[in-house]
Parts: sequence; structure tokens; C-alpha cells
Amino acid sequence: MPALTISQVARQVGLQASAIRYYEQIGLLPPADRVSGQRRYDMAVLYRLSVIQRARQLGFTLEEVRQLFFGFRDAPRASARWQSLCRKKMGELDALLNDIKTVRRLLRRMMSRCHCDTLDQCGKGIFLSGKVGPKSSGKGKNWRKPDANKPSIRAIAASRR
Amino acid sequence: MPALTISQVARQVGLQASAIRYYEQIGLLPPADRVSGQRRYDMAVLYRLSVIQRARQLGFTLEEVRQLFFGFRDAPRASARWQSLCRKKMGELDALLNDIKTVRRLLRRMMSRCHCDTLDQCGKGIFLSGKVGPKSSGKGKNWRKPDANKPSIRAIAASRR
DNA sequence: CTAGAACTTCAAGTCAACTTTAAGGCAAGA
DNA sequence: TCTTGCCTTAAAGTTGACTTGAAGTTCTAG
Repeated sequence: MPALTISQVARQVGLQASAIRYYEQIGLLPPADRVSGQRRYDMAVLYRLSVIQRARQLGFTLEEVRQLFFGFRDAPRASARWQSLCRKKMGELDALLNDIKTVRRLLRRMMSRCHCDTLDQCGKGIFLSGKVGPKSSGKGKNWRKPDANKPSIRAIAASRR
Repeated sequence: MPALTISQVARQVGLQASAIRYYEQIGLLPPADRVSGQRRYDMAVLYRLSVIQRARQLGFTLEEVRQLFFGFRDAPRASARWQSLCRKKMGELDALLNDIKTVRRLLRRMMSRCHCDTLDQCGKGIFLSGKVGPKSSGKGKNWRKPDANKPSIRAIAASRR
């Protein structure tokens, strides 16, 4: 009967021990059995962690993983849970894809159309073209361009670990 | 001579005043003139901020914006600076695009191929298929699958503000 | 028996780009 | 004078998913 230590488990699934402790702490893993204070695991935790890892690969947050495990009071079948979450995530990906394409167009335009000498000149053009920031254009006092400077793709680097 | 207050500037460019103070604090904007302690601006700052806003739209980090302003000791022309940064960002976008496509394929596979009853069963399958985590496979003691579970697309939601 | 490796907990740090809070300053209008 | 409203600073909070650090305990090899 394999009673694995935390670092053995960590090695098996390719995580740091601290991540496993963290998952336990936030309730994604049940409190582990202890042998004089130290955690001991069996194979089941490897499966559990594999699911978590796969979900992370698929772009799910830990909150979504929590849903996967505990969220569906209906839908008891694992496959149905995956289905539901995957469909949702697929939609988010498509939205992200669109944003990225928009930004690519913008980048292309910027590259081909800017011939400014100075950034101030450049900024003047941008400011006057009104593509940035709401310049109260008479449509009512609190009117805002609908999603004017929308595609920001924040944390574009952050997403690539 | 328009001497704008910080909130007037903020309204013009569609930012919060706190963001402008922050930009000053991190050195993206020069210290503003003061009238009895309060910041006063002229049109130049609108252009400056327009450039920053446009850059943010294009997916640039503030660090990259800093490069745009102060980074190129060579390349004095604004257009050349934009070119260089845009090309780089374009590459990052393409990489991100690839990751997204990979994740989409994974999502599709998960949806069509998983028929598990329980998540444990699911996890067992994932674990045994070895697609998650390095399972020391005899290629040397510290061998790791090259980028095994790579496409994680962290902060996929974060990128959509 | 004794190193030192591996484990424990709890708190705090990380990253980016800001925002929020607390505590206070200054000017104009009633 | 009092209130309203905008402004100031410095510090702390936000978000997610962990990691790192400090201080202490336990296991293991020699």
C-alpha cells in the first residue's frame, strides 16, 4: 500500500509541494491523513491532481475546478460537468480570439500608417481622431463611446506563464 | 491658455485621475506644474496620454510604453519605435493565438472523448495516459517532458478586463 | 548521536496596473 | 463660518495562483 509523502506526490504529478498544500488549504483537496504531522497520500490524490492539472491546461481557473468537483448538484456525471465547463470556456476563448484579431489589425494599421517624427505629433493625431477617450460629443452628459478602447488584451504576457 | 486640472484631463482622455497620478509616479509622465499644490496641465499631456492609451489598446505593458518613450537611444523617429514594438507584439500575439488554438483542440477532445462517470475515473485515465506531470520515464534522473502541460493560458479571463 | 534532508504552519511576498482609503489642504459660495 | 467639492499624499488593497521565508519538528543515513 503506497503511502506517498507530499514531495513524492508532487514529483509524480509535476507540481511543487507548496501547490499541493495550497490546494488543500483552499479546499480543492481533502485534508490529508497524517503520520506524526506529515501528510500521507494514496493513489486517489494522483487522480484528483491529474484532473486539476488537466483543467488548468484547459484554461480553467481554480474556481472553475472547484465547480467541476463540487458545483454541479444536478449533473452527476463527470462527462456532463466537463461538457458544461468546456462549452463555457470555448466561448471565452472565441471572445479572446476576436480581441486578438482586432488588436492584430490595429497593430498592422499602426505599423503601416504611422509616419510621425515625434511621439507628440503621433499623440496629437490620436487625440484629435478621437479614438481614445470620450470627448463629450453632445450625445447627453454622460455618454460614452460604447467600448471605445475595448481590446486591451491586458496581461498578454501573463497568459504565457 | 488652458490650464487643466487633473480631473479635466482625466475626462478628456477617459482615464481616472488616480491613473494619471500613477503614471507620474512611475515616471511615464513628467512631474506636473503645481498651483498651490495642485497639478495643472496643458494640451501636451493629452497627447502624451493619448499615446499611452493607444499603446495600451495595442496590448503594450507600461514597461513597453516606457521603452516607447525613453528606450530607443538609437531610432529617434516615433514611427520607427512603433514599428519595432509592434513587430515584437505581433509575434507575441501569434504565439498566444497558437496557444489558444491548442487549448481549443484540447477542449474539443475533452468534450467528445470523455464519457467518464466519475472524476476519479477521469483522473485515472489522465494520469495513466501520462499527459500530465513527469513520470520519470528512464531518460535520465532529471528528465522532463519538454513543455508537457504547456498551454495553460493563465489569466484568460484577466485579459478581458 | 548527529547532520542534514524533508516535513510542518503561518504570514507575507510576487506580478501589473491601478484603485481605494485615510487624513488632510484650499477655494468658492451661502 | 460652514459646507461643498476638488485637490493632495502615502500606504494599503485588489486579483489569482501560488511561492517564499521564518521558525520549528521529524525522518533518515552514517
